[in-house]
Amino acid sequence: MRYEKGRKDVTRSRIVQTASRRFRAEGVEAVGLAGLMRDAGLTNGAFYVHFDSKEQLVQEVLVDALDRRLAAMVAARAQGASLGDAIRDYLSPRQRDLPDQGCPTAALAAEIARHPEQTRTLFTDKIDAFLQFIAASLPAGDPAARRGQAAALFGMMVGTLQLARAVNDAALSDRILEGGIAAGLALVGAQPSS
Amino acid sequence: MRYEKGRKDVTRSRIVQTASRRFRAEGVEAVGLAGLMRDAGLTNGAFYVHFDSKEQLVQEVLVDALDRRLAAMVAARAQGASLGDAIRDYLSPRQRDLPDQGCPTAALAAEIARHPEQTRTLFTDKIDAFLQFIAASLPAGDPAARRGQAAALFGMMVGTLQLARAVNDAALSDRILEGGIAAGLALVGAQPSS
DNA sequence: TGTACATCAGTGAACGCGCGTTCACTGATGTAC
DNA sequence: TGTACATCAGTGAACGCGCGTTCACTGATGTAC
Repeated sequence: MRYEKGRKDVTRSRIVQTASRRFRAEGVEAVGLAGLMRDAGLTNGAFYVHFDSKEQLVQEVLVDALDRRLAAMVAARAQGASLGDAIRDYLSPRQRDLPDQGCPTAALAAEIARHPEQTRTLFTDKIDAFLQFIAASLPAGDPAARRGQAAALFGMMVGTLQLARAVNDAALSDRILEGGIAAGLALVGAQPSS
Repeated sequence: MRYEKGRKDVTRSRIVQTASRRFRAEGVEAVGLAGLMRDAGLTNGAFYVHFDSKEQLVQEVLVDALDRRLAAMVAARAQGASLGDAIRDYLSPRQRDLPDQGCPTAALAAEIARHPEQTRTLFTDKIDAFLQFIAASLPAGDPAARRGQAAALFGMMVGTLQLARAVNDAALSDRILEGGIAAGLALVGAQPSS
């Protein structure tokens, strides 16, 4: 080969990481491929050396971003962080104010619901893994109840973060985050009610 | 005037209602004005007889859709429906499967966060009204705790509905909805823990 | 070691298309006489 | 009651622009001899 072995992979990964940030900050649809490639230090034509279509990039970004988040959560737990710590971190002002580095689900869930089946299937598998991990981290309850609680907890985190980002009033936004944290901690701290 | 009095208002309202459905089903950005006007039985040029810009339509749709939902919720409460009934209805398969008739917040919150300040301000005011109504419907707790619980409850409903819509697996989607309902009912039924 | 060649990541112009917006025009209807 | 006129909701072509995608080409570098 005429370029250093692995160079193409480095470029491809640079495109994926650039797209990952911009998709989360602006939404998939709002990001054009020409501008994206410019941000990655390339010209538009090079895109199709690496991907078959924009949708393929979307899929790769989703899998990459969700894998990274789950791995980070698993690592934090292994180092002694509680589920409560994860909730506090997720609903922090920092997370709210840096969507391009934040949770891809909160940024893109509504959009993903309108993407092709293949993309939704990849997303579904990752969400399932998240919910299983959260369920396993819950203090008590039978497996079915835990799964339900995990879904509600994750849904609450996603929805609350979105509300905190959408509203235009800093005090209200802070109160939304704090309300989410309190409810989340109550859920993980309390014995399941049924 | 040369057309029946009120005719323009009828047309304008038809555009708003058509947009309201399509924005919720497809997202604001995915809906083009020419196609939208065609759906409303008009041609593209007539749009600017009624609105200054697409953004003005977005604002009108948001205010209209959120006002309608709040009014429906208030009316249901007045007729004896509990907050639990509202949660069960919100997280029903029907709501999940008919996003074009469903909650504008669940469909559009992530997108609204990226819209101009004026649009976000209108949204913020409506969300504030929602949270106040929910807080007032909660069984107990001091005002600050209620507001926090209301934000967490509404955030949970929004996020859980989005997850149920985004995943591709019917059984998982149903379990997410059921988990959200159980957690929501526990929240409104239980005394506040702090 | 030096040179000719093959490879292919990346370039940049071009494709058809739909976007939001503008504008000169039409024609149905209410009003004035 | 009948006719001329004024109004303006709606038409439809056109604007510049960016979209996702295609493609003929370039040129840096690894390999072969």
